[in-house]
Amino acid sequence: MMKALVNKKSSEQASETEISVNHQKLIDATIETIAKRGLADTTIAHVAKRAKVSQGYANFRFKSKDNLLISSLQYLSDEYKKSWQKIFEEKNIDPIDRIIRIIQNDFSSKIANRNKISVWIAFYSEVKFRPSYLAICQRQDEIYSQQMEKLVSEINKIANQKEFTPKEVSETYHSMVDGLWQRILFDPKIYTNEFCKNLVLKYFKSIYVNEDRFA
Amino acid sequence: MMKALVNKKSSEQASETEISVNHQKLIDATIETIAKRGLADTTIAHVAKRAKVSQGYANFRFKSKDNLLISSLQYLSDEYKKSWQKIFEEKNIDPIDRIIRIIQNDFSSKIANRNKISVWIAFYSEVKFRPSYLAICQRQDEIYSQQMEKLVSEINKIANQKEFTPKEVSETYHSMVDGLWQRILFDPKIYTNEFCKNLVLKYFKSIYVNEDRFA
DNA sequence: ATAAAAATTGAATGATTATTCAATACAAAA
DNA sequence: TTTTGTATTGAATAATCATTCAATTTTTAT
Repeated sequence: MMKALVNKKSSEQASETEISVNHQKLIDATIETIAKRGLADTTIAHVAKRAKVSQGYANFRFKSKDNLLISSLQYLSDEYKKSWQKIFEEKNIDPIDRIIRIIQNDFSSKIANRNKISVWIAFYSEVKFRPSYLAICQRQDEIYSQQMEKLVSEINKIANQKEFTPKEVSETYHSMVDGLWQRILFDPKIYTNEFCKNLVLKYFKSIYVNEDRFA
Repeated sequence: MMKALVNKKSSEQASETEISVNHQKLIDATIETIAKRGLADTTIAHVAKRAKVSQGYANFRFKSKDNLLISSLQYLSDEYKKSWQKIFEEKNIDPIDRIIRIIQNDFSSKIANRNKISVWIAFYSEVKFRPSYLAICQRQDEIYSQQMEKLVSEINKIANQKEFTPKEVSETYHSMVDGLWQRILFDPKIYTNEFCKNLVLKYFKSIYVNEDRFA
């Protein structure tokens, strides 16, 4: 049958590349399948078909369905972390501009689209029962919260804002994002990415009254 | 075997009561099972065992598993709607006090406890794939949003607040509640009901700066 | 070109689980 | 008590699905 080989340099490298290609094809197919059919109706057979490999191979490649699901969640988490770490690594950027970049990222079409949100919520709903899901989600949250609170405290200082603590602002933002993502799934007509982003900006406007960039 | 009969007045009434008792026992058991094991691992056998009826009976009583799940979601939705409608029906109450009552209700232990939140999120995660779940959730949201926006517009008038529209405030609140419920599930140590309630009150404080009741 | 190794297939297996239904237990009526 | 109708059981059924693995195809090395 057809081969998915892309790179043939040396034996080992070709093998590595090939493995990577199928690995990623299966993860992508898993995410798409969950988004299209829901986690409850996501079977190895569906994923394999979408990835255009045999059912047996999908299982062989990832050892188990559970492992495939965890790998897919980890992939999403890494993707999110990367896009967001990039913003925190930028130098010579004003804290307020940085937080605006964060907000834009959280509601960019790459991050906040119906496919990916479906998958996040599917995993969230099982977090309580799967320690491995919980670990991935919590690890992400932790770093996020830390850096976010630090950023807010800088902004508070600049804006001479004392009424709302960094923790409060950070938590409020975080819960708004989670809530809005959920609502994008419910009713995408009303909850466009633009609408959500503006709602969050307005929240910051209510905290930092004199800062025009949030308007 | 044992009978669950509670009321024996007349033939028909006894029958009615008995039906209700088992009906509710099964719905309660479904909610508890989803909360304890997750939706993915909720089988008729588990529910029946918890409700102390036979597996065959559980299925017979509700026609299908799907129907039992929908009935359970409807029950939760009704329960929420009732507690919240009661607040809106109260007469001689200031709009600000009313919205504070709403917030207290949304984070009361009766509504915002881990069992019930697990179930909500489990259903949310399938909403995209089950029109019947979506219908129940949307119907609830609609009434909620309408009444909430009206309430906020009254408060805006009193507070002479023009920067934030009723829709914006209502949507922000709504998404915060959804987001915070999710976080109660993740990390109940940090996200106590009290913590969440105060976070929301602080948000309102940022909008209605001169209103001390939100402090 | 041929052999050896690795990748991939797909059909069989076994476990799980919703659903059915014949048999039984129970309550009400006679 | 006996009969009749209803409620409830629990074991059998059938469908679904993850997982396994012997057979096949493809790739690499000689």
